[in-house]
Amino acid sequence: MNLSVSEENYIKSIYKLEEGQDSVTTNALAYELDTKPASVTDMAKKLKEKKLIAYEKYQGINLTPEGRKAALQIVRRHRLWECFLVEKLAFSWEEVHELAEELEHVRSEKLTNRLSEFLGNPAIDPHGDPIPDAQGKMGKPRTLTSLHKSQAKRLEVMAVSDKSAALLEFLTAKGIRLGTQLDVIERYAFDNSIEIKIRNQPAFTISEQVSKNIMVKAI
Amino acid sequence: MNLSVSEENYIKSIYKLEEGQDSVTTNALAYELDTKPASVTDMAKKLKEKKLIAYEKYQGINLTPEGRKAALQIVRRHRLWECFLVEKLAFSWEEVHELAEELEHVRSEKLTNRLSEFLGNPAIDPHGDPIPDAQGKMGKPRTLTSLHKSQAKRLEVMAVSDKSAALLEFLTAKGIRLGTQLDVIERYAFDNSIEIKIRNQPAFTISEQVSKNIMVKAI
DNA sequence: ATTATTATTTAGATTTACCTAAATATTATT
DNA sequence: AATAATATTTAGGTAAATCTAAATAATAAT
Repeated sequence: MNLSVSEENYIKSIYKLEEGQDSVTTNALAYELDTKPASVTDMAKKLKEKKLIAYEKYQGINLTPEGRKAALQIVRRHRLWECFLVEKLAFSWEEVHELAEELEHVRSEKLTNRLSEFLGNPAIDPHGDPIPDAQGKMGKPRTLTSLHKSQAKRLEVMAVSDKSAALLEFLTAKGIRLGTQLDVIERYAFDNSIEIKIRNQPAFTISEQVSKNIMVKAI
Repeated sequence: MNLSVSEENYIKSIYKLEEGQDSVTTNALAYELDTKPASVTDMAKKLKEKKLIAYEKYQGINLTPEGRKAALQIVRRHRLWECFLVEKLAFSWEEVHELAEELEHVRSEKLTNRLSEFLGNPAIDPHGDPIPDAQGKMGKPRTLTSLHKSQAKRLEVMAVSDKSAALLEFLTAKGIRLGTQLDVIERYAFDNSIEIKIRNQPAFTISEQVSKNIMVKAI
């Protein structure tokens, strides 16, 4: 299946909007893609023709299994390029999205797989989103919140969800960034807050709102 | 100046065909871009409007200084990506052209400069073609032929012009590839042949036809 | 210097991905 | 249930980058 850049962008946006919702509306998709509802209807017909989406007029849009497969390939490429830009070219995690948006449209499986290998087959990108493997499978990211008491206590920050500027500000102030190593001192069950310690700085406590946005791996 | 992918491809091809020739014909450009002469005429009018080419009907096409500047930026991106693919992702030098053809259209100066830095600001790509710097300047590649007797004799193969399959075959048979280190034993003025030696293998002689296609740097 | 050949341009269509405005369907409100 | 508000689709149009076929210009051959 050979998709145009535009078709790929639609597929990717449908994939994104489908999470949670059971189907994607014309208006939501138009807003997401910064286009007009009439254009979405046009494209919906074309993507239906190509069997990438299920679509009946006035009934909303869903990816077919093929469509989802295509979406995962695009997402894989996007997130791998984000990793490359941050890890190898020293871009900050805020500025990589636009560039990855362009690089993701270079459709070469060989390139994608070699890039993944070069990066050490990362499981999550710098925003904390999981990277699908060549088969389209991906794991849930491990957040600081999700780890159980029994698990490793010496951790490394792999990624941070960047939903809000306030969070990024807080993390910067506390000295938490990509690659930061930290120890979990204690977990408090009543509010799920966590006491952590970075190197030889004094320990401090972070709330669940914060810890659920910090992706880590044991080291 | 914001160029479409198509406009960039025209500019790049005009740049390529302009070498040697004093102006580029409609037919030659159509052939190079695998399109029809009528399409070239259309685009020529548009690029003239944008002041990137000098064009009068039936008079052929030339880049303006602006057009040349744009071309050098595209060439820079193309060749940097070729370096990346070969050096970092272990592609062979024959297979990188198509991929670089796509990657070159991601127009971000920051990305380009960071990529260049990441690669150690290479002066030539794996095909032996020089890479323009951020200002569009580029040096002539140093071939094995072009080095004078007085210059360093321990050399490293940086690139190989891949004009013919026969040459590549010959080089492979002789054990000459990217990164190969060699010593120049002697130069024979009457036919410009060169006696070289690789590691502890026996020395052998190569003709000027061969040596002028091998780009080297002193080490 | 005509004529033939080749190169180039023009005119008019086509495709993709958009758009606006109007029509129609769906959903929410009274 | 009727009406108002919102969502979606249809109809028809536009710009970019192509194309084919026909017309015209430039060059080569007699």
